[in-house]
Amino acid sequence: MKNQLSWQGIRNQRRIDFPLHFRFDKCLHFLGRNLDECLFSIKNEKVYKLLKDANNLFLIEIKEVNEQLTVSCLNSQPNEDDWNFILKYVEEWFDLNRPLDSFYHLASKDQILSPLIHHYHGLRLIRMPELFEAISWAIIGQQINLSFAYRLKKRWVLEANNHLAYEGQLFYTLPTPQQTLNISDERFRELQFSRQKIKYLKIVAEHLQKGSLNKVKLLALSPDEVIHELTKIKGIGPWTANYVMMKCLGISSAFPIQDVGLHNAMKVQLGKKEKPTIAEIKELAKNWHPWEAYATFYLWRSLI
DNA sequence: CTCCAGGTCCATA
DNA sequence: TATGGACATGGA
Repeated sequence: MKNQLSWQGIRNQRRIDFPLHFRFDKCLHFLGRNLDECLFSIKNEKVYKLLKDANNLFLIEIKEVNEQLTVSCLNSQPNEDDWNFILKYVEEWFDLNRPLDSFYHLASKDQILSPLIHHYHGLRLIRMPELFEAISWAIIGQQINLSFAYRLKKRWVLEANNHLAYEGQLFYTLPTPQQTLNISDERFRELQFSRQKIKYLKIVAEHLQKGSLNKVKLLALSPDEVIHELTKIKGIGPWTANYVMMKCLGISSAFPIQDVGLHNAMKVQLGKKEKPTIAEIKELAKNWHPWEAYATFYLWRSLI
């Protein structure tokens, strides 16, 4: 019995070697920035997240051990296909497969970025591998303060109530498109979503449901084509399209240049009293290509 | 009280 | 093509 348990323990975890320029603690610090986050949790330097594929729920724990990420599944014994799914998710979430040498080289010569890469060296662009999560979070976050946005997201997640209980704690997955369509507009209003956000969320949910919008399709397109495809959808403008490209599709040249957080962070870095104009940002960022997304992310990090 | 939040759409000229 | 208002709520 004892042997079997330890064998299971080994079987239920996998390890991922740290890539060059990776600091798990820096990623954790970014992840831990908001207390109302409901799609993962952090405890004792370990991250917990409930993942769902077509058939299964996997509660995973991620921790750092000897320059490796140890990924454990706490609630079940994944088979090899399941592990491929889980590890792919983790690799995307922490953007592990992106060599950062050229970003750091470029940033070291940049007035705005060089102090940031010094402070946050090893921080990866924390992504949202699920397309619906990235788009819905962008829509929810449009034009409202972040703490209110987190509260809205949490109410929506709790409304769908896709949870797994483990050791007295509840872990949630994102509402599905179908569940989102099933929530009445009146109920969404009670949750304090604006009529616009309700409409936009449901339009996106419908596209995902029909299959006219999906991640695999977007990944096959050029960045310009992705923007074109996404902005055809009502509720998705240039900011949201670029946000999704950077946070979900892993396009490092995505640049949500309209972002107010970006503007504020640049103002601080420049020591100015006024936020830079779009034209000024374009000038300041002209050497950032193709790393605009990373530059933006490091600037966001500076606001925490 | 006022202003502004990790924007976008729509009406108007 | 460009600009202004509406949207919802809450924090500073």
